[in-house]
Amino acid sequence: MTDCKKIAELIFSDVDKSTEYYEELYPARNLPEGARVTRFAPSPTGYLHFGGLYAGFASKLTAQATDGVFMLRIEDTDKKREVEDGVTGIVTGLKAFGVSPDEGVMGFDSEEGKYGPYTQSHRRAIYRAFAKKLMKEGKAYPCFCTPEDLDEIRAKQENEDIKGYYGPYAKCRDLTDDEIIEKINAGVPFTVRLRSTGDISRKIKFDDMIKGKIEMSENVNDVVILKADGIPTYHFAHAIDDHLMHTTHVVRGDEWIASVPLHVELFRTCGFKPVKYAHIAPIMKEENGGKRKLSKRKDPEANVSYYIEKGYPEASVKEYMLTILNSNFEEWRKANKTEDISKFPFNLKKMSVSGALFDMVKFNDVSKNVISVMTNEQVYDLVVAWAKDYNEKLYNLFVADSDKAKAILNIDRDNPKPRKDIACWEEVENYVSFFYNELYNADYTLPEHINSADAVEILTKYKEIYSAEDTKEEWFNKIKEICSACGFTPNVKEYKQNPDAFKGHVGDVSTVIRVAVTSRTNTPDLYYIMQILGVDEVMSRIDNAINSYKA
RNA sequence: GGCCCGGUGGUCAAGCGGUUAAGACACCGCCCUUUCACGGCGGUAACACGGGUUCGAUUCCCGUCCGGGUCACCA
Repeated sequence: MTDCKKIAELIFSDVDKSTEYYEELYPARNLPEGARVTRFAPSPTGYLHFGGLYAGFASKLTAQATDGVFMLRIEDTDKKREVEDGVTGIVTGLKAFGVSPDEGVMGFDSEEGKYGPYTQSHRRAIYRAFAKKLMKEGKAYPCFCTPEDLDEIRAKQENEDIKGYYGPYAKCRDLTDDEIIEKINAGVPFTVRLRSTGDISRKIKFDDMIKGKIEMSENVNDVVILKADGIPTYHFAHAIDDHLMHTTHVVRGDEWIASVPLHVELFRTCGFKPVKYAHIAPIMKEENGGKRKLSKRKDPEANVSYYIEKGYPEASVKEYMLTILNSNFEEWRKANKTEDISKFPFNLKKMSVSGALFDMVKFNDVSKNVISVMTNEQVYDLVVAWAKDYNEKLYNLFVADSDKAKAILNIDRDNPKPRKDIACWEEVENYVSFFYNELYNADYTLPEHINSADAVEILTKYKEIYSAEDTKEEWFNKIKEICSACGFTPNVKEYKQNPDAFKGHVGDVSTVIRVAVTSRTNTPDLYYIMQILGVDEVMSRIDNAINSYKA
């Protein structure tokens, strides 16, 4: 290939804009000093992966901490793997957990920003203009190798240390102009490859924002930059897009580290200013004592929709991600209990270099804490919003009587030591079930150490003296009276000192009442439960319990 | 196999030449308590291994082992 210009014109006859045109179209951003421009660039090959949300969040936090810009770009250059609702899934997944972009793809067929299009399939002309320029300069060439040819090369290289399309293996690197023209005119499919100038014995060094200094051999492969369908590969698109969009920091999964030498070469041969990289470790999952990447196929929790369906609040997911992202977050949170997450001084450099196991138990703990400090109004609103889509029965109950629902959610909530019973909205139905006859299944089974005759006696007395008008203190005094009357002691300590003198203590008496009213041995404050249930319902349940014990 | 990254309690992790090796989750015990939850107090439990360097290594260097990643017209 000697007359590069001629070949380039032949191949890229469709290109009518120069690269200069695009450079002018997308001028430098007018941002404050130190502002970082980041992006999340998933391909729509499925639903949003938790790891993607995580990387996107890190990316957004990085931009946010510097008053920069966080973009969403869709990398749909592989139509074979593309999935129908891919983009919608990504956008809604990000939005559900507060990782919405400032710029870029905002929804299906909807974009915002001056550096678009942000969907790679719409940037074909741009990539081709740059590829044409490279070819004109002799930095790229057409390759007519078939997949079979490539397989053959790979087979030959099986036992070699350096693999790829380079040197003696780069069959099309030095085709003559006539050979090229002939094949093209004959309609032979071709790709466009980078004519690498790398030297395997030379090292490139770069400073990863997370992993630190890394040294690797230069790229020597003549990688394809334009596929046979004229669409760029990821690598080429990355260089062009991040240059034209003025990305300053590329935050991405560390599976990309190995291609940094290639990316560095691409930026250099295109004459672009290099970007800074932050390669984040994947989130792992435990399996048979080992670790493996969280997998969408095997792990339901790998899919962001899992958290939406279970009803984990946005704040919970963010808090949990932050505990993994920056280990000093928990300390900060302890000192700033009610501060908004965006105030946390996020730092890429504090990120872990190795993959963390996803800890569902810890995640639930974080979520319980988050929910425990919400007001009952907030909880109510979020539960209703979730239940509308995922639990119709609960939704109807909550909407039909919002005061009752809020009263339930308020038990032991409005105090300095709120309960931590709920990790996600899916658990709410069970938590509130005994308040609603529609959800309630009576089961008067008593703990073994309490006999039903005593239960009948306790409940019969309780019926006589219970009044909904009582204050909590008056109510509890009545419980104590029942203790004394039925052979139990109101004093737990006394019982422990002399267990043979009593049938049990006030806790047992309460348990009898609790079981009769709620069919449970563990509940929040019984007094408030009965207030909400109302005297009629309480009495009726107690009657049922008595009858069941007599039977 | 080549290249790259990593290896501190069960998990997430501070620490970066001298520490009784933090903290969080989980677990166990005690206290509080009408149950549970919350809260408080206490406890079990860790520097992968072998060589160096050093007065001194969890921290620095080398090797071994073990994990992970990557070597596509996929991203």
